Amino acid sequence: MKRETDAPRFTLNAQLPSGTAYNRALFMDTTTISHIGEKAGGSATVQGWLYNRRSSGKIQFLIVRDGTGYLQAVVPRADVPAEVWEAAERASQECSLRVTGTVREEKRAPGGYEMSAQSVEILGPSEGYPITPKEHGVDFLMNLRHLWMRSSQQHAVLRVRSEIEQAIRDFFYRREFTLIDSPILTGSAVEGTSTLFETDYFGDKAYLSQSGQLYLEPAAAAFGKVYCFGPTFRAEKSKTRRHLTEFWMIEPEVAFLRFEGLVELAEDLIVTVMGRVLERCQEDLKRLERDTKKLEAIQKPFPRITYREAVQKLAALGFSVKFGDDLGADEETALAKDLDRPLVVSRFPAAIKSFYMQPDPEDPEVVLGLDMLAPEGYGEIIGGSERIYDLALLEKRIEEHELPRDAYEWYLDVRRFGTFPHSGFGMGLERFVAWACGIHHLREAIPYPRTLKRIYP
RNA sequence: UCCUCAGUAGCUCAAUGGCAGAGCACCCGGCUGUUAACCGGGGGGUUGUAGGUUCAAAUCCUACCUGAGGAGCCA
Repeated sequence: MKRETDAPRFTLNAQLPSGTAYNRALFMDTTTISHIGEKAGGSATVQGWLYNRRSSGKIQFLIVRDGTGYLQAVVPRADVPAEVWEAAERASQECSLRVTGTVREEKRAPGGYEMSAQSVEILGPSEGYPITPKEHGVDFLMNLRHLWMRSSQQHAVLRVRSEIEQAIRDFFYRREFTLIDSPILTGSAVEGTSTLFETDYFGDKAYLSQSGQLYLEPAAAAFGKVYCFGPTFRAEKSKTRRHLTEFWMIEPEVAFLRFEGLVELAEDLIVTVMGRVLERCQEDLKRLERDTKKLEAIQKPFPRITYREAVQKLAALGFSVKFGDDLGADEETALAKDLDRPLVVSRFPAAIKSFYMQPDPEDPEVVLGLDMLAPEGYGEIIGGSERIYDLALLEKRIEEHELPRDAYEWYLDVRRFGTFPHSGFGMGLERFVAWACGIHHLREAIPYPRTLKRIYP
């Protein structure tokens, strides 16, 4: 079955204007390694950093990386001037360098092409590079995150992340959503202040946003289909591999969309973006040793279970859960176990969910909310709901949750002036990236992770 | 906040009460097809901090610091 992936049809370099200074510098005088095949049989110059060097007395192999790929340059002592041989000998791990030579296909070389070097020029030396080609501990590597991202697996993860972000934007653009950037500095909390980072705002308190949702609901009334995609901050003292204090969240909000449509939108997003990763990131997934069969299995429809059904199933499995209890990590794992695609859990008791969730008209004890649990233990990647659109009910819920009414007046205006049913969800970018890449910990799914114990570098 | 585990060379680790060691990295030498190359040599230590037990502590005890994994909470 052919997937819809939203991948653009053009290739990147074809769109670049010719004759600009940066174009000459980047694409004419030198060749990016990802395009080295186009130079096979001729001469080329690459510039980048030394990934590794091996020597065997009278021959040296320089592995050069430039961010787009890896190229092995061969320096045979007999074939090059003495100063070129010596420059190659001086080249140390991660020094920057420029290498010119003839390019040819070579099966023995990583990448399939190899350069016979005619000149080697060291641009910037690198002495005592701390990350050696052996094992290191996580704390050590995270202290060197600015350098660690040069390493092949970290580099691959961040390339996949970039592709995922682009795929998400393409997904919503193609469906005629309007991008609405929600504020990062906010004056009021969505729910309580215990998980908010507080900052001084000219003598008043301000908080770093933990969700763009409240700002998107009014925008849905202005534009119909909207989404935001930005950083989100949670001051939760979570100390697990599934949590960051700063992470990126994608939040669509759609006017007149009911709950069933919301679940389909969430499914479509997951399937489309995962398809795009499979189509465009094969090389990176291979470097990450990701089992792509697991990703190919991510197809519609996803299995669904209501909270009530989940409680029954868990009780049958021996868990002591009853209606009204929150599902913990063990319970979620038990439900998602043995599934090859995400599980949609829906219709939770109102008491354990957010104040703005719409009650199910057929079962008023529960609300039209959904959690999507990724397979392979990656946990909740999406949480969303249909929103309450009745003013009186929303006012009642704000009171029940003991929220400061004044701070929500502007939000209530959405219900005062032409209220409408609407739905939305939030997807955690890093959880999706970690899942796609098959990496163990969220901190490797973001360039500079912020966790309970880390704000450096 | 709670529970569990760990801090020894730049890095990864060994030494379990008796002389502080190995591999990698770095420096020197060797090798014309290496794939985390390999072979030989060299320099490199306040054993997280403070106190205690002991003839003797990396090792046992106490406190603290730092980190990791998990719970809760969530994306």
